[in-house]
Amino acid sequence: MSVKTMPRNRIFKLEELRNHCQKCSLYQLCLPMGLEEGDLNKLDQIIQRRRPVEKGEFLYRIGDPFSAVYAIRAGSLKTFTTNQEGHEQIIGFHLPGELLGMDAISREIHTCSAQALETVSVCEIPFERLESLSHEIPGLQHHLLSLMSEELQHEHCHLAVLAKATVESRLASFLTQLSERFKARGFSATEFNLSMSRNDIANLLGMAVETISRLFTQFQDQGLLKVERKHVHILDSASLHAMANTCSSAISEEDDDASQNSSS
Amino acid sequence: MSVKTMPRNRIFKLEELRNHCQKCSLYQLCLPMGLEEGDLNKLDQIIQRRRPVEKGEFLYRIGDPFSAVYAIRAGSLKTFTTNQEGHEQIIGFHLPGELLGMDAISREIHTCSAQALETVSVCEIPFERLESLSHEIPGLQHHLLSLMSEELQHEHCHLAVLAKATVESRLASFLTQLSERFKARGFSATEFNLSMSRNDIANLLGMAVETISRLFTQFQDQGLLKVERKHVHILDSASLHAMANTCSSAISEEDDDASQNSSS
DNA sequence: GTCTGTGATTGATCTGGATCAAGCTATTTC
DNA sequence: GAAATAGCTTGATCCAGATCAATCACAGAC
Repeated sequence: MSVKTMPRNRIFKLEELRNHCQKCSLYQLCLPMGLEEGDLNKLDQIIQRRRPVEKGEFLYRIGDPFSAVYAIRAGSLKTFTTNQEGHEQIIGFHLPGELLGMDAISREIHTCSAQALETVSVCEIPFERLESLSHEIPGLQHHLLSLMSEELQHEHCHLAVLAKATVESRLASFLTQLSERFKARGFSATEFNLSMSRNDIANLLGMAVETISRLFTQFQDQGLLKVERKHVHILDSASLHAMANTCSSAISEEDDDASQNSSS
Repeated sequence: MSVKTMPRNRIFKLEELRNHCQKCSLYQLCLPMGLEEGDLNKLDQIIQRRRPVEKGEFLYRIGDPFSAVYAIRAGSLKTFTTNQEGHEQIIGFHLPGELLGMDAISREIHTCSAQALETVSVCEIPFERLESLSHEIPGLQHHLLSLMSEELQHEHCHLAVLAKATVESRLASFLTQLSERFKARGFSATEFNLSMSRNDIANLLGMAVETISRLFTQFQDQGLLKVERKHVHILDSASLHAMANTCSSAISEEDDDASQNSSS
């Protein structure tokens, strides 16, 4: 709420928000991936930039009518469902470049809530317009389907982890995947901040907070990583990866680093 | 393998297989849902009817190149992933009217295997042709997205069940959902045969076979159901549903039976 | 600066469900 | 028909990880 001495900076940021997909650093990850300039402009025109969502605020809540999907520009969110008894189950954490809300398409209401873990800026994409645009642009339709398919794959791995893995393996898998996602976004794969609480991690992985805490200490004692509050420094990603033993890696090993190698 | 005295019947069945979507009893559940006659014919033309997949055979295996999605006409299958150590994790069981293989879109290889639990007949739909047809037919594109979105929702519930639910709640949730799916297909909601083994159920729900066995006995003792080998007769679906306490039901209660009420 | 509340850590205890072991029941093979 | 095999059930034991309890560390409020 306090603005302090950064108004110029603030204005610059707002200007940046008005920027188009072409200029966005997430271009390669996000919806416009692979589109030609003309098509990109069409997409750009239907996208609405909203004011940032502050930590703890909801982007949408379970039961809300579905009207748009959201591309994350900056910050991170968690999505979760709630059962009859009010128990909250976290579905996932979401990073810049990811598209949120697609699971609401069939029912036309949101079936989970999306809450900001820190200040988040998103692009709002009205779904009806996105759908009609997908008819004009073949690549866009395919990309939409492709993004949903990726989401499915990711959930499959998550399922496998919850169904069988030990607690060590769960946390290792979580950290490994997070690390890979940071890397894909141009951040460090070995050093990052956790925007979610231990409680949230425990919930996602189906275990108790105390166990998460103990495992962080254990991993540190084993020299796998250094952890201080939110800050994580991975020291031995190979061991961590081996510990994880997830389903996806059975396939992804082959084409791990084969995707992001254009300019530079 | 043995044909016995049913050749006439066999020929009739084959003829039926050649039938078009219009005549298919799964019309309301499957891909053609909501399409007009002209569009339906177009879709019909790209669909290939294959020979039945026998019990234990694979429709596709993890790692296979992705070229088509499959609509189940009859029978049931399981899909599962495999991790590095070869551990098999079942993702789901699939019934007539469901579309299989969409999770392979992004990688263009299958990320899980689909194996028949009994003799299965499927419609093979070449994906490239389906995609281009979706450009012509607005409803088809939406329906594709919608089906994937439903799949996502379903996985979210599955996640919630695995992460927190007790073993009772897991099995109750499994049986409740299965019952609802049978009902939606015009079968009895209270009496059905399980095409999968106890082992498969245990695997799906992340527990030991022994526990499944004990729970079936327990449920029977509690008067919730009667079970004899593969045959299940649900006696008290209300209690079973209450026991389940899944995420989806928090929303679906309102519009539970509000979807299927056209003719008759 | 102190106070307060929230989240994280560490230790002690307990238990739900896995694992181990054995017997049972269909179904298939010969 | 008997024998073999695969799948299911039941009982006894054990342990991974939850729960309970206490303390600690930090961020905000005033």
